[in-house]
Amino acid sequence: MDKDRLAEIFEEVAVLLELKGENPFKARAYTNAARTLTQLNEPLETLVKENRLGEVKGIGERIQEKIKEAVTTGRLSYYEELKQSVPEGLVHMVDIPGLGPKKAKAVYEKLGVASIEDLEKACHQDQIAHLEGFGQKTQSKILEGIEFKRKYASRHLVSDVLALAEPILASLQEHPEVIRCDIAGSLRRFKEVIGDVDFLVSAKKSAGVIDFFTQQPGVVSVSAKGDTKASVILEKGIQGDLRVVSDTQFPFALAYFTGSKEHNIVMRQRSIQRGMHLNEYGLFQSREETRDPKYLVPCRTEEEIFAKLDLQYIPPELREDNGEFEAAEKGKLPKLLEWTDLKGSLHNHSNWSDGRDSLEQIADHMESIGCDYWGITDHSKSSFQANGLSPERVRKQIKAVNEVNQRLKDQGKRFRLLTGSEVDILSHGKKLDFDDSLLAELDIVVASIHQGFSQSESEMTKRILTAVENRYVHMLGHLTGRLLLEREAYKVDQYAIIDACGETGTWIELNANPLRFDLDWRLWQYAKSKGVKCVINCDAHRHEHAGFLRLGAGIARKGWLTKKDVINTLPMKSLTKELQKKRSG
DNA sequence: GCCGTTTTCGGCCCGACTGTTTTCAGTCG
Repeated sequence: MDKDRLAEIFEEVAVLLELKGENPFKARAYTNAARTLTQLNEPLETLVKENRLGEVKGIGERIQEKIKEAVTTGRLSYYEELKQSVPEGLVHMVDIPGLGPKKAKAVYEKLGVASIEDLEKACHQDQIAHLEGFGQKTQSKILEGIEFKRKYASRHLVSDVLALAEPILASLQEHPEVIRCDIAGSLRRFKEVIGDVDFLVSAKKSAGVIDFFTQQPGVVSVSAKGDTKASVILEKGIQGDLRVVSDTQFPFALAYFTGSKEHNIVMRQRSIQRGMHLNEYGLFQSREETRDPKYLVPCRTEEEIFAKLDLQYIPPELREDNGEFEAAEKGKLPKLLEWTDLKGSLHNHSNWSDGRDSLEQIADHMESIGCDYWGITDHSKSSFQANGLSPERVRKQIKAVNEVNQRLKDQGKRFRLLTGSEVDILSHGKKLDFDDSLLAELDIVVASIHQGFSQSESEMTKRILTAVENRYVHMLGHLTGRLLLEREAYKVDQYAIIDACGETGTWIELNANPLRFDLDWRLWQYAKSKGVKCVINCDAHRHEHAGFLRLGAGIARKGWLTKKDVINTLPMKSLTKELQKKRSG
């Protein structure tokens, strides 16, 4: 059992405990443990084997035992027993917006309702409204919640949310009452998948701004509207929240609503340790005075708040309580990559395989947006569904690329296309789709999996390791093959792959397609510790996909990467040198 | 269930909004 699966189980344990009405802090302990597991920088098996689970904060004696059981036996009896004692449907009912564990429990105990279907029926029969503590509004809210849950997955790609949020932010900025405004929440932290989008505004008066917000284009319905906040449903079922604060409060509210929740808890604790109190309204000199401006420690910006808590400024992407405090305390936070550091993308497609644009069109577009180079790595022959190239066509394409480059050179332009291939890692015979002799003729070789997704973890890992060990393979493309919100990653031992990449000088792609973001940001610190370089690739199939560079850089920042860690920040000359290293070494 | 530079017991972040209530519980973030 891997840590992600175990984390899911602990999350469910927490819900089950809440449904049973047990000590809420016990439930929270499991939630915390689940989160801790997903953020671990090494395999669970290693920690168990070396008996180091106890060193992990948030994992105490009892949960250690449970982890050991799960890792060694693949089962968790505590979880299985707990599940027996609670009807399965109740767990799903808690996912309905507006229905928490307490209400779900009440509905079950009083009406015997134990599934979403039963609940819907009970609402239609007007049974819920007559329960103590419930009413007509709650009943219709539950019905709306059920409908909402069915109609939309409540999670969205960061790219989709960004596209809706940025115009609204720009619009808010123009409102005459608005002093400062920003996006907060997980979007500001640049999580790959976003639940809802948070806007924060400072204004002299709030009413006008709140009305203005609820009338924005893209707003489908208004779910709540108060003096200081409003909630709306945007297109695609994305929820948007606006908070309005005074300008004095703005930096505190921005920090607070940016989160993460876990990061905020540590910030509050640091305040308490220093005899202060931090909330969304301010940082207060006394632990008791939690609103009175007399006691406010004035801060104009987030930077000043961090400074008051003896911390270096922590960029939003790092605010996950995942080591940022230890680093910021010592002033050792890395200077994160900026997307403008990127000079081009090394893994992309043209109309020679399944891309839309011709080599000429690609070159002209990428040159015009300021890139220095752009890799053309079309599919290899086994990806016949993607019109993969035969060795003959690859050699023809090399010529065609050279012709485009000659034309660019004659025009006095610095920009160049690079030749290459996204060569398939075949599922049988443990080989690549092209011979070494052909790979040696190419500037860039990306090796990826496009077939045989259902192999076992060890087979898949072995298969990819063969590619890593090939001296002509510069980098691995989309290592896990996941499609966010659509398709699970195939089974592969990512740590073993990363270790091997470190030993062989093979780079790993951060595929910047917002559906992929693969390798995951949580693994880059580990990769970095093994000396593995990152390449942020658009995997572009049309020239608009160049915009993925900005998204990929956001994810790289989230993985603590700096300019030095990313190969495609290098100018052409140094890149060419790096591309030779593994081959000649 | 976890944690500890006042503690091995007694805390555990905390405020807004909603709906159902007449003072508060539940949910959410």
